[in-house]
Amino acid sequence: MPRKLGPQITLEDIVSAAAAVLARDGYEGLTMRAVAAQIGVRAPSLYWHVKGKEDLSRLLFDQLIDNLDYGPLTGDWRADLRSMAERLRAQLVGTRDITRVFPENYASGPHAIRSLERGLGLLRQAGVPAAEAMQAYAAALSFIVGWAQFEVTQRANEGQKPPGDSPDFSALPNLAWALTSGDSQSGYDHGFRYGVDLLIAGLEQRLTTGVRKAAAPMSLE
Amino acid sequence: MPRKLGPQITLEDIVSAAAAVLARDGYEGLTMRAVAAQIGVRAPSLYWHVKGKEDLSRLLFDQLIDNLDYGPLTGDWRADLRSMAERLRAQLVGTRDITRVFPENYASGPHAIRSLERGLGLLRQAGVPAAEAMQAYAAALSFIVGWAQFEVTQRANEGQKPPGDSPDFSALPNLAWALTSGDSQSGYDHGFRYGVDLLIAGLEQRLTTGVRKAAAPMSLE
DNA sequence: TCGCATAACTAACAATGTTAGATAGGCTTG
DNA sequence: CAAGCCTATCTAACATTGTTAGTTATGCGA
Repeated sequence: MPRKLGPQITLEDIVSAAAAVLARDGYEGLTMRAVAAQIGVRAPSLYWHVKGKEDLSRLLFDQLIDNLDYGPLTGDWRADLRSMAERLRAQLVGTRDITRVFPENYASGPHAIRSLERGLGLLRQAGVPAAEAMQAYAAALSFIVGWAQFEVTQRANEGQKPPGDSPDFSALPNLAWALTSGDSQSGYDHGFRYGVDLLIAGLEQRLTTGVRKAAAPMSLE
Repeated sequence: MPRKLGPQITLEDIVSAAAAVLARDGYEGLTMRAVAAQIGVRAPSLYWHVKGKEDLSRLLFDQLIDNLDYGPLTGDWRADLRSMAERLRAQLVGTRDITRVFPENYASGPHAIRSLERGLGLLRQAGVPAAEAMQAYAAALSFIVGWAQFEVTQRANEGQKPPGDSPDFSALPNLAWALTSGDSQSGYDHGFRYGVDLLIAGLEQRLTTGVRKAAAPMSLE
């Protein structure tokens, strides 16, 4: 059997194939053999381009971050932050089983730094002092990723069995209390928005009340 | 070979053994055979008590939640919330590789409801209206879990290779800006605390400014 | 004493990640 | 133009894994 010439398969082919397999067959179906088959090749060939499955997973997650396209900045840091958070969440929630791929590859890829740069820019515009910027970014990112994971698993267990159905509300008065509201606003979109707004409000309060030695804001907004 | 009598091995034995194996050998070493060996039994015996590895993982994570011991309530909801967040974080970060076990078992166990009840109680004391309580709890939980995952992976990649070392700061002005601070306060403890305080401040601001139709607080604090 | 449910066992299977060794095409050098 | 080397795939195989099938032994109730 003659081998074809040229660059044959590239690393990008492999990562794209992995993304396709993950989207089609989910995390369980993401095997080296399946990825190889996706590009018409046998599994061991992948090891020429990739160190192993862990390495491939890292590249896969990094490509996801790279595919993120935050829109143009409006100058209103609140709106920009909300938009950035929403896009990242949409990507995480919308990419099937991605939360099961990245536990070990959390933000370790080279492309994550672009998001970092942009997020820090937003915080800078908001007037966050430089000494706090990294922490604020880490907090926001943690919330977004944590929420995405929460939302994904919650959605997955949505049509499942509540084992005891109603879990003895007499012993759980606060839960009963929380559920007495007419479900004024529910749903994942609203819940996520609530959390982002909480963080924004926290930043605002910290900026207006605790401005002792903070650097001057950038005269924006 | 005669078989012993009595309850032989219990489900709790299995879950405890799984926890021990995870602590000793990490996620890679958490195999059905290893868990079985931990209690002096062969792998297929586990299937009498447990539906499969996924089921066991769920039980394992749920036991972790159950082991959480939040101290007594002080009445100061801010301090209580900080304490609760800190304990949950400590448990997640301190239990080796647990973040790799729960992506699919996030807060789905029966014991998670105890934490929910307690958290809602805190928010109720704080004066959060019932209609928002669930969302505020979800936001806080998302942040805590997301942070724990962030911290774990960050710590794991701590002694690793920065591939290009300094990643071209001229193209990343905001990153450079954020790093110009004298690292006034860094470290995971402080970063986590910062995020929790951000959420608390956000709640406060929402309570003081946006109290239009909110139910009356519980006259505490 | 005779089943019968319980709860362990042995044996085995298919699938997975990964490695070793073979093979074939293209490029470089004499 | 020939020889050799580098590249990039292949085939074959291995150890491990989760899991199932079928077996065996124990204690209890009829």
